Amino acid sequence: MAVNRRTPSTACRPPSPKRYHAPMNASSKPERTRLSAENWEDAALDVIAEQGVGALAVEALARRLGVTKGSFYWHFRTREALLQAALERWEHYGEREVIAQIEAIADPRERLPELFRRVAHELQPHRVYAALLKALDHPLVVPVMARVSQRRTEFLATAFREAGLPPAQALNRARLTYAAYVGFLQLNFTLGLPRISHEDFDAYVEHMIATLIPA
Amino acid sequence: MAVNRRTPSTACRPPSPKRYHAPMNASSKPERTRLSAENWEDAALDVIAEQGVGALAVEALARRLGVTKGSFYWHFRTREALLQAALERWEHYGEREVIAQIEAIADPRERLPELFRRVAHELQPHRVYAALLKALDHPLVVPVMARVSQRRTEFLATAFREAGLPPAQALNRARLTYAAYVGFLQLNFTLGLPRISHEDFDAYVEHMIATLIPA
DNA sequence: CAGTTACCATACGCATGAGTATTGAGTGCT
DNA sequence: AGCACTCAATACTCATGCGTATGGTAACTG
Repeated sequence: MAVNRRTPSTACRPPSPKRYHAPMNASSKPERTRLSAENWEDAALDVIAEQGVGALAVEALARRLGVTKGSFYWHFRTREALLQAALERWEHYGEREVIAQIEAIADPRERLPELFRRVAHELQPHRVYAALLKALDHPLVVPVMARVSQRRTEFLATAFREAGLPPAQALNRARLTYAAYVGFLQLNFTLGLPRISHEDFDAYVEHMIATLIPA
Repeated sequence: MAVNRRTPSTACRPPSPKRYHAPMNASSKPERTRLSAENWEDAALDVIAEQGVGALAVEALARRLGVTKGSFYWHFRTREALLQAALERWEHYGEREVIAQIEAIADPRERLPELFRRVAHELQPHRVYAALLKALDHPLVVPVMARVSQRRTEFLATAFREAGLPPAQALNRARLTYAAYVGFLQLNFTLGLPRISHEDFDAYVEHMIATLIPA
């Protein structure tokens, strides 16, 4: 009966102030350091971004990290627990990022065009969001996506109000804009529609700005 | 060695002019008639619309149809073959439907607003499309969705040209419009964002028309 | 320098779901 | 009636992938 091991849970790493510092040396090999729960969560988000939520399997993830399942089940009670923790991590990380984006632009008149252009040009942060869009079957991702989409839409609505639109129109314009963003991700990111060229893409973004943002 | 059965394939029901006519009697029971490949394809599309591509399992589908796997593997060589046949069926069916929508509206000036309002009010045909959007991981659905989305976008582009937009702008407006449609499906159909009310939804559609369609 | 803790390996159990093999029953044709 | 063809039931095999049990080892701690 050994040592009466405690059952691990997602919310059970209380102090753990010691950060794993990955020195990123020249070797492409997985570093062979001990892993923490955060490592697993980050790796999970990578897998989600690359291959979707469905491809999140514990044995594959373990191989990716250079260990075996035995390690995983010390950190997490179940696969779902990992998903939940990873989604939580992604949500809070994205929160800080969006807020930073807001603060960055001072003039309300310039906020929307600038936001459009920035969002259009950093496609990496959208990979996870695009992957989660395809996983709306899963009960764990629905509330997360609902909260994130809701907050972003509300942010857009206030921006449109500040740009001069009356409240009712501002909300609808925000819905329209955010839907266009989501649809664009699906059509050009996940699906590979005839791979729009760089200049055409810039022209598309400017067309969006001209169409959706009041003069 | 029995009878040297031929191997069934998706493309192997050549004449088959006899349609299965489901008389839809008062009983809610599954009718107990013999099944054909088309029955399986229709049932597959139902499952896809309701629970997504991932939920398309042959044993579950067999239970749904009141038979067992033994029947399935007579009609189709594999599960993928069923998916392919069902997608093909859906694509060609949708083709006819879209064309009918086009013909229905005579005046080019009125085509777009009318199209918007109609599309907005029949949400049933979009269930399969929304489900397939979440299955863009799967190699079989990608080409289908690419073709369908491409054709619809091109149709929108010509409509915007007929509405007075110069070609370059018309194409971008079509992309924007179709992206908004796709995003709307994701956000309000699959995800259940704060369940917009009926009047608010109509107002949203009118806002879309006012914003996206040139006066 | 023991002993505990934290992390990992190995080897299982077990459920699900695809695909196969074989038998059997209904239906039409002659 | 008899035969072939069509559709379906039963009973398997096999691979995958989650979760468990338990023993092992490095690192920290007193």
